[in-house]
Amino acid sequence: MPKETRKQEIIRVAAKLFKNKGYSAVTMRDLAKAMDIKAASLYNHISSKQAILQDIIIAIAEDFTTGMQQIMDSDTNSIGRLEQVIGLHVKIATENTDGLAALNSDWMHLENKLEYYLKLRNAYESNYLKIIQKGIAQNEIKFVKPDVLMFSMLSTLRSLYLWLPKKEIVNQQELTESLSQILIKGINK
Amino acid sequence: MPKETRKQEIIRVAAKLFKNKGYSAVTMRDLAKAMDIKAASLYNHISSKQAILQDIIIAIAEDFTTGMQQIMDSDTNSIGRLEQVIGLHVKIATENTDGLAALNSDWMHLENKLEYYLKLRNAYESNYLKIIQKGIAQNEIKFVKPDVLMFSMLSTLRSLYLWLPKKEIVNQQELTESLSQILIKGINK
DNA sequence: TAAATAAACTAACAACTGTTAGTTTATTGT
DNA sequence: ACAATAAACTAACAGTTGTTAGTTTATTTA
Repeated sequence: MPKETRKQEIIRVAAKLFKNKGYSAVTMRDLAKAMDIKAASLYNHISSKQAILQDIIIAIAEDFTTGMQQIMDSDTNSIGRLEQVIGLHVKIATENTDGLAALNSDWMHLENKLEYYLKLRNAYESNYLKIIQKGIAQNEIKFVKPDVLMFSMLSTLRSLYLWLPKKEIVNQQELTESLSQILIKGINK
Repeated sequence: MPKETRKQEIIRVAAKLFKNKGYSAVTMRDLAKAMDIKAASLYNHISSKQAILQDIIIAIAEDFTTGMQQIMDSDTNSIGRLEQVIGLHVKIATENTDGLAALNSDWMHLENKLEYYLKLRNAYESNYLKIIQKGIAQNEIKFVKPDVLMFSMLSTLRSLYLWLPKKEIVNQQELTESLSQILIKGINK
């Protein structure tokens, strides 16, 4: 396995601090202390505080984009696609809880990359809505207002990062099934 | 109707700014500019930046506490109680969208009042869980892991403040029914 | 072993932070 | 008309912010 670079280590520690206090409340001196070095030394590895936030958030946003694309390309019905979407969120939330916290709470501080981030997010939500609408049209999903349904499901999935740390061990498979039960079975025909 | 005091006006404008950028990223000079006065003038009305955040969040947290207490005292079954909880969230989110954003995103910066806030939140979640558990025990609610169910419902309800501003007009009654349909009908026996 | 690189250090900067002190101006109640 | 109050102002503070410059130290490569 490729060893973690010093830069990656800094970004990982930064994500953890951002999760607890938010991007704006974490200073470069806070981050340096957590790394046990001086603030100035951070700049041997990263170019700015902004760049750390961008690295964290954009990588995750692109993971979601790729994952959604694969789901749209897959040969499944709407219910199957929704189950895959739940699995995608569980996977990313499990593997990068801290980064996801930054994405959810601090995306508005992206500056340069804000426009790009919003483009990815809008495309994601647009695909999500398509899955729901097709499911209703093809009589796989009960009729409910599609935007309310998407909002409700996405709220739960986007909040996973808040909830996962409270569980000792997380079985991805099991959690995905529990969430499918709750989020889908109720709307299933 | 009692006219809004200058202090209330400052707190209302602050909540709006906090919603957009987060508590830590909003400076007293930002707030002053939004009020069209100088930063120092704010201190004729409020005692500190911290106090503004506390005023915003604690008031809402106490609204939830009071509302939940009334629901627990009401003469209804578990499904009825869950419907009332949904109504409570819709009501508060509709009436104080900006404040709710601060509560959800910036409660960790409460300092003095942090302990008190967490006490109220824990009590709220404890009651929520009791409703679900009783509902399962009395065969009104399908068996699902109670903590996963609470997490899922609360995620949606706590995210309402993000979603409400996107709708032009919000009919509280109608939204409460749509959400009940999605959040409850699926778990209803 | 010499050279190159990675990664830390000290010192300092200009800008910005929340807040206080003291003062002036406008409005309200008697 | 006068006194009291509400609400703004200017000026300044001490501390913190992200970041740069220049240097030293340790490790790796040729």
